[in-house]
Amino acid sequence: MMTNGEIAKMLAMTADLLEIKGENPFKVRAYRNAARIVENSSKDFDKLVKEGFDLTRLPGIGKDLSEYIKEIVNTGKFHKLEELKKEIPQGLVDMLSIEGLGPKRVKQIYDAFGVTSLEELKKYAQSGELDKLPGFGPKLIEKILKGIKQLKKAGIRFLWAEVEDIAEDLREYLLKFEGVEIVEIAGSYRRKKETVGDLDILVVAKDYPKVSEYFIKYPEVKEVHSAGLTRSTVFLQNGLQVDLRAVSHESYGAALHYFTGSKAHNIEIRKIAISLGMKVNEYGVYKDDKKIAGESEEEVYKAVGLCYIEPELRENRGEIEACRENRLPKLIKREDLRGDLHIHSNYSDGANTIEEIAKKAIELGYEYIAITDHSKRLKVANGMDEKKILRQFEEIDRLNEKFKGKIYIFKGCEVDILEDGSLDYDEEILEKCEIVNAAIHYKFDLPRELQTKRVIKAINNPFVTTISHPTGRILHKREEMSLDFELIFSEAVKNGVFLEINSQPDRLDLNDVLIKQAIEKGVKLVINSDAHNLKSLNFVKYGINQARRGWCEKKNVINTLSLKELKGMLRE
DNA sequence: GCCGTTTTCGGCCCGACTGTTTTCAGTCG
Repeated sequence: MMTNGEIAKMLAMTADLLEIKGENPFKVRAYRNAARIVENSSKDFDKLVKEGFDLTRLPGIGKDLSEYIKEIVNTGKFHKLEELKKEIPQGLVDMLSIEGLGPKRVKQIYDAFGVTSLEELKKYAQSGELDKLPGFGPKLIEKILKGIKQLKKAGIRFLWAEVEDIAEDLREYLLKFEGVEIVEIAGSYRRKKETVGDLDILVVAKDYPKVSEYFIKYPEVKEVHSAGLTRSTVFLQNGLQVDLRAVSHESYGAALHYFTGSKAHNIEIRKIAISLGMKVNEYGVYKDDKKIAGESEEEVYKAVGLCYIEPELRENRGEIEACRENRLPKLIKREDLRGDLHIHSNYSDGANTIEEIAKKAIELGYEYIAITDHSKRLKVANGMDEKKILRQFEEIDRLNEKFKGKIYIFKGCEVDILEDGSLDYDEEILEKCEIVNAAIHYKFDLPRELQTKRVIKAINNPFVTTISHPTGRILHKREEMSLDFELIFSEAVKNGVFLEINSQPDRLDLNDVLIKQAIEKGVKLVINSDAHNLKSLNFVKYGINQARRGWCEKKNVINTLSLKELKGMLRE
């Protein structure tokens, strides 16, 4: 079984090696394209191949790449990549992640000195040998030496929630400067991607060079990388890269569109423009060298014959076709949520009493919440036993009397799915729960087939309401479990079990691609905070972000229903 | 390597910044 990620990685690696080899850059691009297509697809390529689907039907994949992908799926290997690896040392690929070194210069260094590792490169740079190459001046050499040191930092991505405050602080800082009219944070931040590589800030200002000067004096700036007439780049203390770009009013929409990306989406838009005899760049849309649009994003889309596409959808995952066929989703909003069905109280590892949580939920405008504390096995999280949960339910009954007409508290639990797929409570307890969130908290590395069986057994348990954090991943810490989601989706639909979008900023599973797949299969989702304190009830905004990236509408999410409607959907 | 209501050949997204030269290549996003 090859995942889309694994296939994409092999194709991208091939592209890197071909590039160092000095292959036709358009061929290299074709491999990169293919990698991106596979990576971004909402379909499993492994399945597509095994079902005999004609891959050449996908734009960007032709006869050759189709065969190569089949080879990778069927054998787990790619002969072209194997050959290239023999030919080109891994050290050269490592060099690509040095700032300022691309394929051309790496090849130049390799051809001249036979350098095959970062160690060797360092020696040549320090000894002054490297200066002899044409185009290698003292500044570039200094940059390379610095790049070798900072190599590890390259490629780190921050959680969206981690940069949220930084981004907003920067926005405020820039708005304070005289003559600054608009500050917008574009890039993957605006697309609400779960992780963000850098911040792209767009400003409309009277006197950009002055703004740039002000920008690089921001107290958190550690290093100024470049400062030009329309762009500047800095690194903050925590390593985050921030790009500032200046535009005029007339180009604001085109620039916002351009810098919001994604790259794949932009390329598609430009291709469409070309087919219409137009040109799109960050300054506007041009026909016969005459500017016909650029002030707003709506205008840009309209000029190329499209409707406005929400930033979260701009990943070239079918949004352009959907727009043409007038079937773009009407994305869910935070205000659509009427309750939260996964909250921990101080009965297990939460910080607050149920009453405190209920009051906060009323403040948030919710009609209902579910208190779902951990079950027995999870001792590290103060998991509850039978006696304790019964006591808790008595308290919930009392509170429901007290808050009648204001909020309804569901009696629930987050019950462990044991290794064999059975649950960590007996029926006597489960039947007293109105909401049963079943979740895996250990043995994350079972083989795909066993893990899938484990989850499906839980889905088929008549007491289970929801599978919580279904992939078990923790961003930057733990890989997702190996699961056959196609099967899980169809079992979830069959059994009327909901799948959770967990809003913890480092979980956010299901992820965007899986959400889209789930919706296409008719799965009902639930967006929960998994809050352990009052403040993190607000985490649902991250869950909403992820849902929107997965083309999620209000109708796909059960906690947008009224209390009455929801109760009608739950098991007796 | 992909693609085709001008095409099976000859294009392929587009511009800014840097460092090196002195008009441009390489890199980056």
